[in-house]
Amino acid sequence: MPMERENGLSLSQTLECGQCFRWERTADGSYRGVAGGRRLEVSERNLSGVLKDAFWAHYFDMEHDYGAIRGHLCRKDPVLAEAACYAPGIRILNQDPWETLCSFILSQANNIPRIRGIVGRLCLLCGPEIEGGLCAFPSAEAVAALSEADLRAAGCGFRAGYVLDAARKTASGGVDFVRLRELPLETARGELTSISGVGPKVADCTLLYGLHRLDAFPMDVWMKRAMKRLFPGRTPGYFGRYAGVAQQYIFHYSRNHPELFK
DNA sequence: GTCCAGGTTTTTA
DNA sequence: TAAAAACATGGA
Repeated sequence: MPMERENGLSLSQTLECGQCFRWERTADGSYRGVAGGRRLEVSERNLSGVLKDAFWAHYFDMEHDYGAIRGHLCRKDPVLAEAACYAPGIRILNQDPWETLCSFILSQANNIPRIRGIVGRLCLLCGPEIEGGLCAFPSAEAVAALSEADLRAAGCGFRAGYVLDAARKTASGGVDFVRLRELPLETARGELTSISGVGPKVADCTLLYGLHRLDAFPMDVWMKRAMKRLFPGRTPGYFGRYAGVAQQYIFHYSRNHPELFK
């Protein structure tokens, strides 16, 4: 694992901690991916150059001081400090909200390799072509124009109807991400869960990974186990305004220490 | 072959 | 109201 860092950012920790599905590690340890309709190949070697580009600097969340956030979290709780020290180079990406919503709808009762496969096929099916024969993530409008059968053929399974409902509500403005950034967390959550197939967990993933609401705290099976074992009696509120960053440290740490939960 | 996967909805008691 | 079951699919 390359540990050289640009302003505290570790590519491997950030791109392989479960928040995104379109980055691939190459044989030489760099990462190839697509975001915001752009293709990028990035490594610890060319990272500082990449971060001079405003789009990628924002994507990798260079506006936030993660050293300060981590310090704030570590002072709250020693167990959290241990989780944070395991992967201090994690940052919460600024991903496209619609792509995030759609991807995490596909994540339910599914495993990560398969989620990546479905997302990739969806991009090939109706995403705009970009350089190198790659396809960007399709717009909500493009997905809304598909049929449920198209989505099943791409491997969505029973989630096909959910994706379609999300696409229609997003394309029509019924779900408005600009507004969701401003609303109180609970209200924003309520709007997202009005989409069929979106419950509290997918809503919180959308809020944290897509809308950069750093207080959102997705609670999946791993996090339920981790809370019970590592933070008994605590609720997400315990972690404060950067609870979402804490969640990511704890999630990644737990996934990589399954022996803790035997 | 059978088990399981960053859940959610529907059905059942 | 709470606990099961159903929901598709493919990689391990």
